[in-house]
Amino acid sequence: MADKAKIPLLVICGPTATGKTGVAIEMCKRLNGEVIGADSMQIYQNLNIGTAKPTCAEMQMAIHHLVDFLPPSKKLSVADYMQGANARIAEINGRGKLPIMVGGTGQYISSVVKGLHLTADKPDAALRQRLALQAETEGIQAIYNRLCEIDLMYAKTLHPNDKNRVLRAMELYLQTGITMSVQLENSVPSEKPYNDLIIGLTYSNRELLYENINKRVDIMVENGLLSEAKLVYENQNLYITAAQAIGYKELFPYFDGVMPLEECIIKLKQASRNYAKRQLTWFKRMDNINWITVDTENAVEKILELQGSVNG
RNA sequence: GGGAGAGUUCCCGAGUGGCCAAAGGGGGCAGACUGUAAAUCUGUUGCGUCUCGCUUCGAUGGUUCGAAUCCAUCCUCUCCCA
Repeated sequence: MADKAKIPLLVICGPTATGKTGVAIEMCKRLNGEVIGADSMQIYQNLNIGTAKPTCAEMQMAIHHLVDFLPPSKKLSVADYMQGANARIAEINGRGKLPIMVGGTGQYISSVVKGLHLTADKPDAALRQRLALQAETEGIQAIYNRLCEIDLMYAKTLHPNDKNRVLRAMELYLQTGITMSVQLENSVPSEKPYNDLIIGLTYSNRELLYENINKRVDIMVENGLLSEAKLVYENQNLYITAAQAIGYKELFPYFDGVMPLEECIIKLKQASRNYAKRQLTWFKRMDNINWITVDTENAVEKILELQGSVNG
C-alpha cells in the first residue's frame, strides 16, 4: 500500500463558529497529536479576540503551530504557509505524533492537501504597486485586455472585474515568464503528499450556523473586541492584513464617529455570516471531505471512528 | 380637532399613464478561487406547463384601449399646529 508510506494528516476544517478549536484540542489528547493552524488571521500576534484564536488556556492543552507567531506588520503568502505547514507536519510525525491541521482558510488547506508546487518567485512589492497603479489609471479592463494577449486561456476563466486575480496573473507572468494556465497545469502533483483524513464541521441547517455566528460576535464584544479593534484602527499602517480582517474594519466607522456602535456590530455579524457562506462554498468543492453536523453528532467520537477505519 | 405627507416585491428605496414583474442597494440562495484569501469576484432572486401565460406596488371601487402611476372612499403610519 503506497498510502502506508505517507505521513498521516488529520484535517479539521469548516466555516467559522463550528467549534473547530475545541474539537482539535480533544483530538490531540485522544490521538496524541499537535495542532497546525490553517487560519490566515490567527497567525498574527495581538489579534486574539477578533480572530477567535485559541485562548492561552487552550494553547496550553495542546501544542499549537503556526498560530500567534507573526508580527502583524508581516505578510505570509500561501507559499510561506505551505512551507511552514509541511515542515511542521514532518517534524510532528518525526516525534511519533499525529499532525492535525485545523482552520477555516480553505486556500491554505487545499494547497497543503494537494501538495501544490508553486513557483520559486517571491512577492515583488514594487511590481505589485506598479500594476495596482496601472489598474487605477487605465482601468482594470485595460489590464484584463493585456492579460488576454498573454494568456487567453486563463483570462477566459476570470471575470474582468476580478482585480486581484487579473493583477496576480499579470504579476506572475511579468516576474517569471510563466503564464497562469501553465502554472495551473504544472502545480498539481499526480499523487497527494499525505495520507489525509479530512473532516468538515458544520451545522445541520444554515440558520443554526448564522445564529451561532451572531452569538459569537456578541461574546467577542463582551470580551473586549473594541480595544483590540482600536489598536488595529490606530495602527493601520502596521496592521496591514489585519485591517482587512472581519472584526476590525467593520468597527472603523464607529471610531471615525460616523456610525453608531450597534450598527457596526450588525454589519460585523453580517460580514461574518457572508464569510461563513464563502467558506462553505470552498469546502463543499473539496474532495474527500467527511462532514459532521456538530449540533446532531458527537464530532470527537465520529472522528475517532473514521480515523480507526483509515488506520485499520 | 385642524394641517402636511407617506404606504412599492424579503428589507431599504426609485418609479408619477403604455418601453414595469417594476432601477439601484441590502439580504437570501448558488458559484468561482494556485503567492493580498477574514481578500477578490460572478450569477440568481413573484408564480407557472417559462421566447408565452398568470398574480403583484395598503384596501375597495372608478376613469381609461391601457393604471404602481389619475379620481373617490376607506385603513394604517409619520410629522406639524392645537
